[in-house]
Amino acid sequence: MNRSMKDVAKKARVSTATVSHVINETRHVAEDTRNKVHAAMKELDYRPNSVARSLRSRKSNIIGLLVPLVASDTSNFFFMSIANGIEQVLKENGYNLILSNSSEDLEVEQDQIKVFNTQFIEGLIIAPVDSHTHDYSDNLHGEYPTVFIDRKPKEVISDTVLIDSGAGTYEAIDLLIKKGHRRIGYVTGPLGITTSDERIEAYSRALREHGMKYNENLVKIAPATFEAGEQLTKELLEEDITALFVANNIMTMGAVHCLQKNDKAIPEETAIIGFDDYEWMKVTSPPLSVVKQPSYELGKKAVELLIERIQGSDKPYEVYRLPSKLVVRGSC
Amino acid sequence: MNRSMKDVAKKARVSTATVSHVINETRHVAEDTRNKVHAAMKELDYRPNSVARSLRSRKSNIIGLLVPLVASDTSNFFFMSIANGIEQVLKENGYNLILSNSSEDLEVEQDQIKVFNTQFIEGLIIAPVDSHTHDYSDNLHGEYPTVFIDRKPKEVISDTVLIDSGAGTYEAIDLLIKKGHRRIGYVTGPLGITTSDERIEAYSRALREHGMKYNENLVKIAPATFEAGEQLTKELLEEDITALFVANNIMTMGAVHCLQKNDKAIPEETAIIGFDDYEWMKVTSPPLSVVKQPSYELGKKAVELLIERIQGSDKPYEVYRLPSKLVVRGSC
DNA sequence: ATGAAAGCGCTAACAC
DNA sequence: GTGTTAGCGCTTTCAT
Repeated sequence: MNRSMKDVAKKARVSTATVSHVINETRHVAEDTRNKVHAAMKELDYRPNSVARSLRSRKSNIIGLLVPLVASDTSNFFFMSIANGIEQVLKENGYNLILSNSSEDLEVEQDQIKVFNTQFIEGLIIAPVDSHTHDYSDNLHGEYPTVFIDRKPKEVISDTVLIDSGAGTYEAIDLLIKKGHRRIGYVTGPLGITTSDERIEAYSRALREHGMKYNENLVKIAPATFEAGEQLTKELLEEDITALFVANNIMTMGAVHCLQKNDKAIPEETAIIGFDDYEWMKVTSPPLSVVKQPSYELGKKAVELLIERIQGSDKPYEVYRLPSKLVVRGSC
Repeated sequence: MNRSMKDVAKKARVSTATVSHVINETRHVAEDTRNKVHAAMKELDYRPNSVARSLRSRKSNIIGLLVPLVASDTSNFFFMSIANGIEQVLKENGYNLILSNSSEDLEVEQDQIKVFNTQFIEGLIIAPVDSHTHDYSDNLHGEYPTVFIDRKPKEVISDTVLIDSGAGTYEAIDLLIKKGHRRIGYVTGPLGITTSDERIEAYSRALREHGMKYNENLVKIAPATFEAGEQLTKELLEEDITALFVANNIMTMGAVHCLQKNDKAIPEETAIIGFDDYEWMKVTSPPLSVVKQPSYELGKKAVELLIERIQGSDKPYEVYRLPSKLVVRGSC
């Protein structure tokens, strides 16, 4: 059974107002009185009820994070790394994090937003599931500030922090071309999400700027799974590619698997550059060259923006882009 | 600006009690009245304030999950997979999940528990950071039921769901011995957490039951990192091992990396069995044999137990163990 | 330097 | 079938 402020007040022979002020250090309290209150709290093992506090003060010190995790998808690492950056900066500022998962499912996501809406969170950071067609202002009523991350919503209704995944992709394709590759396969998950679109745009731009033609037979699209990565790579092998770029991490794994199964020497027969830099990328033989995303920095930036808004800033919304970059190892 | 029940009541010309009962379907309301209330809610874009509801009714429909995620540690997959199982079963039962992260840090964990304690969560599932020496009843006051997962606390103060990682480990070592290996190296993260201890115990038991001696030169212990996995494997190579068992996934990666760097043919020169079954385990050449943990099932079981408790069950606490099992692929 | 008391938005016992 | 009303535990204005 938990005690209330009233119990503490009684025991310390003061008013609940005083107890409240002692706890929140919100007005001067004589040292004697303060001591009595602290003693009473301790003795009663009093823990303030933050639901009541939230109701009264309309603030909770909690901010929400909504990410699209799919079981055993390696993009989880990306989001966990973001979450880590977010957590750290948040804690430094006295906020707590509640993480929720949309499972990459729009309906689930909207439900989770509704849950957040009824919970007095003070801000929300969200990696939207459907940033192209869905109108997020349906459920985001401006009762708390929002920061979008990783995927840009069709209308900029809040600050947005993106990774410029085009930058690293361009670097990658540019390097492959400079190494003499002319048939460069491209494997990607479904288009329509910002990141996928940007990467493929950078691919075609790099080709173009080198005077090469975009050949749609060399571009394969399928759901982002290990198996699809493997399958699409197999199809590309029949197109006589000499190099391969894979636009996400899970398909990268599938692609490597396929090359190995088909005894393609990497990089002699087929060069490959993948996406996202994780420990196990080094484990393949040879170690994989990859485009690396500044995930931690993204999380950090998102929080900084959010806190600024919570503190009342109302400057125009901005879209920030943190550059990805190519990490060259043995596979190209 | 959000509307309150009072606004709705006024607009619908009924009492707040009626509005509340319409919303919660907690007593019969004439259809006419019900319609009026619904219309008013819609018109005002009314969304109930669940903080107020929680304060009043002492329930929130929210359960907490506290896991120890470390950035870019592959054990994240394990916990994310558990979280997935938990989420699914929870949603089926009308609960919402709040996920929080202890970062594998006891102090952070206890803080997060305190945060949970001040929010009306109705139950908590926790993978404890320090299950051996810390007394979790310090901060868990029984105001809501708790289920421990993955690591067994020193005292059983709630239902606990574990994975019997000994089972799979024993299978693995047993197989290696039957294949004729006599010098089997063992790489593990720090001992003292249940899972590590169980695995090494199974290793030594398997040796014993085959009449082999436990040779401490063949057992290497270090923090669970990619680099440590690599380093320890290197040390073991100097001990002329013919087979290697690695007791966690991240060190498995490091170990494979080391074998490849040293041009050890797998499994001819050095057989290897790792821990945890993830997509990229198939990507190494040859595909890795691993001990696989039923993570999803664990999450599911944990929720089932928790909900039982929330609904009032008070049978004695039990410890459940779900067996791990060996998946044989090419590396042994 | 401290206290009294009015609510925050909701639920539920009690009344009719 | 519906309304009145007393709180849940806290913060905060207005007194003193």
